[in-house]
Amino acid sequence: MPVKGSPENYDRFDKVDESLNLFNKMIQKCPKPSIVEFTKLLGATVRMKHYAAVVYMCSQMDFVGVPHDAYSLSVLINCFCQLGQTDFGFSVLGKMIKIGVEPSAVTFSTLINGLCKQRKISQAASLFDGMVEKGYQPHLITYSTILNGLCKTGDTRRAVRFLRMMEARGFKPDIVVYNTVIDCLCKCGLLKEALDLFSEVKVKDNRPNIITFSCLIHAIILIDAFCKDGLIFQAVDTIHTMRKQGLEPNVVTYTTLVDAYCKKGMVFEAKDIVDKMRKQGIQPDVVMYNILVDAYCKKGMVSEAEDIVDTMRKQSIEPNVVTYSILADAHCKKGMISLKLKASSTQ
DNA sequence: CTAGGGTTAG
Repeated sequence: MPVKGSPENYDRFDKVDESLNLFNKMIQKCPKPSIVEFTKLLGATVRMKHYAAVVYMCSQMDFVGVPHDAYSLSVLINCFCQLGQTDFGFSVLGKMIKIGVEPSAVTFSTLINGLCKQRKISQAASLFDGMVEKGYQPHLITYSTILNGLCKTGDTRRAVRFLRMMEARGFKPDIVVYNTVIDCLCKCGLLKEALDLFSEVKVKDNRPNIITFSCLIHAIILIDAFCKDGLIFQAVDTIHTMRKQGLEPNVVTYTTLVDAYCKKGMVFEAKDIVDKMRKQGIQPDVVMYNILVDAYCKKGMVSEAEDIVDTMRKQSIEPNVVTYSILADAHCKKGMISLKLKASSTQ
């Protein structure tokens, strides 16, 4: 949540204030500006993420008799969806049909997105089927939205079927779509299927990108953590393969490795990765350092952990709430241990 | 002219 009084918030406030001022001028004008002009303003306000303001403006437009069209009403639907009130979005759709404004593929995609955000995937899927039946052409990203919803709710099987269906309908999935499914398969522990899809991506002229690789590396490491020791080397090997393909690992890729070593209690190996990374000119971030700080604390090396926090500051990476929580937690636990020791020594 | 929308690490 935004903090009241933060500078960027005031900045934002000024801008919404401006759009509301402009809006008031527009509705007072005698020949009213066209709906296109209003929609431009609505769009600008949406970009500032002030959805409630847009809802207000739309109702005022109704009040003064500015006629809505498919564009302005789609904006309104989007605002309800963003506010988590997809059902109101559907009422707007009903109103659209009632007043004879033809919804477009964008209108339906907006509602589908809203449903997916609320994890109502089956409703999203039937709306999707409905729009196709009525002859509206969904875009690649409409497919992607549904697919993402299926993956997020853990419906991996259906996600794979959906991927095949979109291919059958002549949509060429892009790397983002493949990454979504590959990650989903990885998270379900279906590494073999993920790797199969991965080689399929290579065969088609879609090049795997850094995200594709990071998903696979993360999956290999998870398997290592849960059942098969020694797979970290395979993960490192995958990084080499990545490099050969001209993809340089980034902080995220390395964080996966650092996390893996830390979970095994191999903090020095983890620290080593951070150092090597820096030598390559890749800046670690708070996330990565927090993992390292946590691992040191868990080993009882609290002062070493604090040294790392100092190093962070020297590299002008500011520790965040998570960093301080880790340290505070470590100090508490340490305190408990010394208390226990005291207690046992007095007995 | 003006609208919607997707991926990784804690």
